[in-house]
Amino acid sequence: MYRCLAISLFGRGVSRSRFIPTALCAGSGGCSRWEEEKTNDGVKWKQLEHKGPYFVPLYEPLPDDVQFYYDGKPLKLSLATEEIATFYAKMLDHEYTTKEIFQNNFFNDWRKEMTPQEQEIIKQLDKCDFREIHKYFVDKNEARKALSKEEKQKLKEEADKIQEEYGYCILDGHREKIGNFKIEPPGLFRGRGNHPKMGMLKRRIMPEDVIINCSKDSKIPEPPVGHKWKEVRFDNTVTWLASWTENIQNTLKYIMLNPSSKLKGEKDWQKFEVARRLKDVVHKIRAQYQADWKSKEMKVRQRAVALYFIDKLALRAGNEKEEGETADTVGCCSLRVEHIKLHPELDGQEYVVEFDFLGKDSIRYYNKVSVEKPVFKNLQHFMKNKDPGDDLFDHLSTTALNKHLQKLMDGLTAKVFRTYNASITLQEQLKALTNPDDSVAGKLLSYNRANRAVAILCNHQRSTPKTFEKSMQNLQTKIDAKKEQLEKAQQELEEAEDEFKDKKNAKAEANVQKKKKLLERLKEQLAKLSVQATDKEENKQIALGTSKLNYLDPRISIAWCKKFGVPIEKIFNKTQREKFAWAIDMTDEDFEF
DNA sequence: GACAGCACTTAGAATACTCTGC
DNA sequence: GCAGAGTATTCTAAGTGCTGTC
Repeated sequence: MYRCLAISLFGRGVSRSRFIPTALCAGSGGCSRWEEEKTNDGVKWKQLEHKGPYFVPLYEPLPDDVQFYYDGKPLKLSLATEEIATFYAKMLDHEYTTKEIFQNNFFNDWRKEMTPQEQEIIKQLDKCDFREIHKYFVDKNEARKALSKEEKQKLKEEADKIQEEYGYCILDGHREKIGNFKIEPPGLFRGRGNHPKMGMLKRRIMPEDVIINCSKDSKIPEPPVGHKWKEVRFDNTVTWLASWTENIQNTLKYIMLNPSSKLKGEKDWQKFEVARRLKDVVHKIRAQYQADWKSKEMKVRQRAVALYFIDKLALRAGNEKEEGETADTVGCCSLRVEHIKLHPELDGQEYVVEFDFLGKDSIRYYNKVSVEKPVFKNLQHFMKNKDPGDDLFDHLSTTALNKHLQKLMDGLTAKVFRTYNASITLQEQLKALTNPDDSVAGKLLSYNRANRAVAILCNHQRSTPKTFEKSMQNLQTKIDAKKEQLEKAQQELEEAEDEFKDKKNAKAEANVQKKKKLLERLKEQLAKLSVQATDKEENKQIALGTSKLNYLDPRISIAWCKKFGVPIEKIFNKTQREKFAWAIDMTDEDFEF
């Protein structure tokens, strides 16, 4: 059997893929839909046809009996002003609306949309009363939840129809699912963390704002009646189907394919192949940056220390950001002096660096790490005569770092280290933790622990679920009850055994066997519950999904499943199986990352 | 080489759906 | 059949890194 492997995975500038024998590929099995020839000249497709994006319905005015109040008096708002008021009203329960920046940004933008008369009256946000509007939407939500089965079914059918019509495209003859086929509805901008623009008005996107991308010979999507597109272009060097510019940060937004699509799948595969190539050279790269810690050039030393952090701690590259436009977050290259503390000795360890900064999505990164002496000395040097707000690596940029990496390995960038370290950690942890004699539940606990090690490395956090305490309590109640049952069963078994000793008849013997079986079953159930409780506790603030979806080569997980007889459905849900179809197709139990 | 613009991946929160136990 | 918990899916913000222009 022959399997495909695009040459583009292994280097640039080569334009054609080839087919190579299975023996040369990692894993085995057929490529099926991954088998078509690929070009690497920037052309992403030959044919692209779609219906254009779906626009959410226009604003429906509030019923007359739902009022907005200003300074205690009802005030009828113009349609545009009312619509924006509903955005705020809907968020009244949310913490956002308690924040001054959110309130100010909202009020500023809201006033811009008001009629001159409204502007004359509505001058202070704290005199605005949105509660009736808020209640209207809460009730509406409740009513929707309380609909009959048939009515819900009808709504579902309508949604399915929209999905069917707008949710797919034809790309090079394949029907592919689109990821986000709906234009983002207007609302109030919800930036993460301390975002200076939170609360600003995200305006409604009209067809006149949207650029359509498709193939020239395809059926060009029709704009909604009475409208036209901003532009229709035929650019097959990009993968997006439609785009528009959003008004908050003035950046582009795209309609793109679903991760299950061939195009995305191939890109994903390619990403992991690059990370696998790093495995072959990582020792050399590590030796090099360790040598560079002693370089005479400040630039080289900073680069070497930063790379050490990226490699050891899986930090993100840390591109520069425009000040005042976004929340103040950093990555490795943009760390400031204030983000680290140096401890020559701490808790019995030498040369400890204490990191405390906000990373992507304003998630806090806090870690105390014992580092090599030269790293520590270098950091002391980099921090000398600097203010807390100064850049730690003032002679380094992500561009310079990536240029250097590119010289060390074709296709290598800072983010590849995260993928590599995540995947290799999963593989190693699975090897260390899996016990072939465990039950499937036990093996899954091991898998989750391995997954968790990666999530911790990558600092993937989540807020503790609101229901956590309660559900943990429920689980504990179940465990206690099970323990009680177990004790009782144990006692009954002893009694049955005594009875059998006395009577020595078949009936008594059967009773012993029955009690034994019951005891075994209860023990198993208790073990399962305990495993569940451990897993739950260990997982409460850690998000496993992000690493599973983006950093872990799925072939490692699939090979593990095959090797230990765990059904793939136990670790990948339907969406994940669709996204990783390429890997499911090709992976053997002996796959090595 | 600096910079901006662009295209794409990665991210947690919000919401929708499904399952479980009563 | 219902409520509540758990899980899947959707949403869109926030990153990375490349390319083109000056």
